[in-house]
Amino acid sequence: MTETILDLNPTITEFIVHWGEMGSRWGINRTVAQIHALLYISPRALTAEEISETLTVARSTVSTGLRELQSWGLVKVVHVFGDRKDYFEIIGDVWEMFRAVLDERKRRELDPALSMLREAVTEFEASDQGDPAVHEKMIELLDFFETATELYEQVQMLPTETLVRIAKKRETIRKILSFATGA
Amino acid sequence: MTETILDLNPTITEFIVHWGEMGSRWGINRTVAQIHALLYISPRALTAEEISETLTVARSTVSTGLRELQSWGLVKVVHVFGDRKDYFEIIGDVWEMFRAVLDERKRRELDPALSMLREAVTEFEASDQGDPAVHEKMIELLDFFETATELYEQVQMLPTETLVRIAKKRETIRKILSFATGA
DNA sequence: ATAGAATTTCGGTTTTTACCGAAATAACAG
DNA sequence: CTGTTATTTCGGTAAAAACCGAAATTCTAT
Repeated sequence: MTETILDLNPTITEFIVHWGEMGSRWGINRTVAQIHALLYISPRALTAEEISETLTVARSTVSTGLRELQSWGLVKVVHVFGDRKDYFEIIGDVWEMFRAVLDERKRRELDPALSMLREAVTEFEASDQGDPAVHEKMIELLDFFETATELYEQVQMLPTETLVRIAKKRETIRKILSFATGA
Repeated sequence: MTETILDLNPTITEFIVHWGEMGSRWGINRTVAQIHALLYISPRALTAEEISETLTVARSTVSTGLRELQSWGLVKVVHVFGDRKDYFEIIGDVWEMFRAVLDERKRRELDPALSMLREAVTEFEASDQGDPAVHEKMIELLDFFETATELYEQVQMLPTETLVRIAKKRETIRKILSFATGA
């Protein structure tokens, strides 16, 4: 076995393990999250083979995991001149990473809810024996998801810097509040 | 078997089923999500027994599911005078529901990440043979989560009305942007 | 075209999670 | 205190998800 390039001192190992557990909580499978952690702290792009050896998981599992990460827009393939192998690395900084995750969550969680509710409401209105109260509830839900989607899109437009500023300065949000109220 | 109070026309059934699937995507188990859907459209509080019959799941499963929903702050117990049974109903409107979910997700997803990272960084700094680049990466991550937490707290403070206004009016966010930039 | 290396697909196994139903516990009325 | 009803706990089973490794496919250099 070739010496792994990345020397995994205990703290890094801990980090990877914990990031894996974190992933579970986030609805991302443990191994996938570990691959992500490894790529994140790695100083250079890694091959699937290297990842497989470092984390001691099957080569095929790594393959699947990397596809998953790519589908989340978190990882990309790069190539080294004169080397046939695929190398993988993290896309962007932490903020971009976070935005990618949010985007994907919206796509997977919000969007389907929206179309489901639209259908439900339409169907409900079509059938004539529907309880008005139920109809009301569904509309309320649909309204909410539509608003939430719009809100999300608006916030996603804000540059990172603005978000950081809002976060850091308690003042800002209060001003926005009074501002928005008056608008 | 007593006639179920809530008459489940096909559309409502569909709704419950779909909400269950939605739940899966949100990391909430299907049955739990179905219970939630049922309580949401129900015109009155329901007993565990009724839920069990309506959804045809075991009484004990409903019990567990209701506990879960309570832990999310989505459902509460109410009592009917002269009736020993527990009745369950949804807490608050859709927005409160959403806020509760966000809060809980923060508690389960963000907070653990934070404390984990704090520990990791501390440990990393304690051991002296750590790669500075790795250290850097960890700090970056920790910073991010700290900022994200603050940001979340700030936004959570905004009243629903403000959020709706921001969502509905494209203008607003642009103003906030220029405002925040200048601040 | 062909060989060799890299990657993906896929069937079977393991692990985890969800679920049921019986038994235990709790809550209450008489 | 005792019997009755409501609720929870828990061990076993069923369903789902994750994972492995072999086989198939893709890619590329010769």
